[in-house]
Amino acid sequence: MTTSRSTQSVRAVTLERPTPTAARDAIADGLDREALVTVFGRCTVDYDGRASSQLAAGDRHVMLKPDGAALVHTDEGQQPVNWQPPGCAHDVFCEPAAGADGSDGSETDGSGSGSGSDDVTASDTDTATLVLESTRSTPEERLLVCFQDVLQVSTFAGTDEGELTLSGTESDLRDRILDSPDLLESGFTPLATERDTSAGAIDIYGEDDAGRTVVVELKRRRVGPDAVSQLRRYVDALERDLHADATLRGILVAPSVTERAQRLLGEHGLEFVSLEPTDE
Amino acid sequence: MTTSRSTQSVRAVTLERPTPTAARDAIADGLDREALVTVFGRCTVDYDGRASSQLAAGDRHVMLKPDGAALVHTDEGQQPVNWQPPGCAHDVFCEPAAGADGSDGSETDGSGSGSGSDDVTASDTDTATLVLESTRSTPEERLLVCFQDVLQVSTFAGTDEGELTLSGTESDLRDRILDSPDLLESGFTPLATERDTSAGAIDIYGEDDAGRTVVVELKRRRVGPDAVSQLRRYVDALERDLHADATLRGILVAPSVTERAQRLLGEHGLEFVSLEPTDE
DNA sequence: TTGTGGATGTCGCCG
DNA sequence: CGGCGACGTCCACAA
Repeated sequence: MTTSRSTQSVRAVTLERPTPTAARDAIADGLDREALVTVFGRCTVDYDGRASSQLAAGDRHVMLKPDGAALVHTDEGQQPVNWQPPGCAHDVFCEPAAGADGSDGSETDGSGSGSGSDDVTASDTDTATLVLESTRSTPEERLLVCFQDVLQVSTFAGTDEGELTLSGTESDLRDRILDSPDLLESGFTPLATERDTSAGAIDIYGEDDAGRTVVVELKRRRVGPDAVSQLRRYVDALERDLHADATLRGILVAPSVTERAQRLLGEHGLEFVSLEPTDE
Repeated sequence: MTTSRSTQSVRAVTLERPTPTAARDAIADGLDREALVTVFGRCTVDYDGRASSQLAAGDRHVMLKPDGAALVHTDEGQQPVNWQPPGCAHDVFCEPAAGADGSDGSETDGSGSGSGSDDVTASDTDTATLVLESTRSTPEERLLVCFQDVLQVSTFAGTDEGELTLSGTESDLRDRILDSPDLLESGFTPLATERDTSAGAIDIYGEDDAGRTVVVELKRRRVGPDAVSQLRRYVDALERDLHADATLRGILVAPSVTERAQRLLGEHGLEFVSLEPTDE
């Protein structure tokens, strides 16, 4: 039962096919140490909160992050089948071999994620069920993962100061136009970004070479009807805000438009300029 | 170097602090076996595709799924810091101890994810760098993860037939109204769902007790300005489609509205009904 | 805490 | 494969 290796200063600790109680203790220890914890095994998953869901037994990979996030991944899909956002409290305990469904209502003990002195002792080990629980409030949400079988438990101590640099975003498209306003059209003069209206903030507010006010909405990729409606909201609001009888121009800037969006633009007297967020 | 345990029929295989070549071989084997593969260690990440990004060295958890998805997780956040969608081809190889930056352009060998007979032999083991690469086309995208240090490699063989049942969705809200149209308003008669217009499909199309046409847009949660614009698009389109001089009613159904959305509703003569997707 | 809109959004459905 | 809209979207940023 006792591990020969001290967990102190060991960056990654792994248990293969642990007993439920050994798994519980290792996970509780990992959570205490603010490690990233993973569990792989056969489990059911129940969620209740903004919506509610149940998931029958299957083999899944569960990740508990020190910031309170929880992720349940199957062997398919980029998105987790179930999850919990950062800010949750993780809890781990053993239950005496319950049915495969964790849908009783008796787990509302706020025992926190302290070291494992929970329900079941090591002697009940072969029939006990490992349970992971992640909860939060505002909104009240609970995720419950009940393992029938644990194939692996790992804890990882790590740091990540690495900064992500990302290019090809809408902000790059905006900077590109501010640097070279002629990319939008000859004689365009940007006057403000994030200019506020009663309907929200305009991406770029400016003037054309005839002095007409221009509302520019930026999208980093091909746009559909929603982007047209958004631009229209801003143009409408600005006209109202300025009591403008003069015509305001609204220009949607994106790499391309769908056909329906193109038609909507026309119906509302809005314009389109094709531009990518980066110069290739 | 040789593992004492056969990997055949073992559901979970773990290497702790493997050499780069041992890691490479285990990962290649896992990919061959359609296992879910995880790697934890210090790495840099470079992405190029719809956008492009670089991430300096840090400790991260990488997951490669048999469907081609790739996920790079740090110790924070629900979302991966980098990823690749399902459908990618994973590749793993060793490089002779490159600099910490994988930004050269020479990895375009299409060697697939076959067993490890790649660049570096086991004798170069202490200086070699483990590299994971996931690529796809349409759009052309590439994710490159270069490990300076591998703390753990695991492969998991599992199945997941479990179906997810989810409630509290927009579809539940729709069914609720179709079951009890009076929840919307007394005398409402649903006539169609997903009724098509030139601007898209209306969630519920119906009539009020005075015979006026009603366009209903459903949202499972509190709505903002975008939902109002969406409803307006459909009402506008239907008026146009029907050459209706008679007034169409547009009703937004959601648990609640923001203030700005409320105002927009008023400006456009649209209505709001408060309703939750489920009965508590 | 809430509002608002971007995102390498992802995902499912449908043409 | 592209269009379109939902999503327990998540997320950063501002009020």
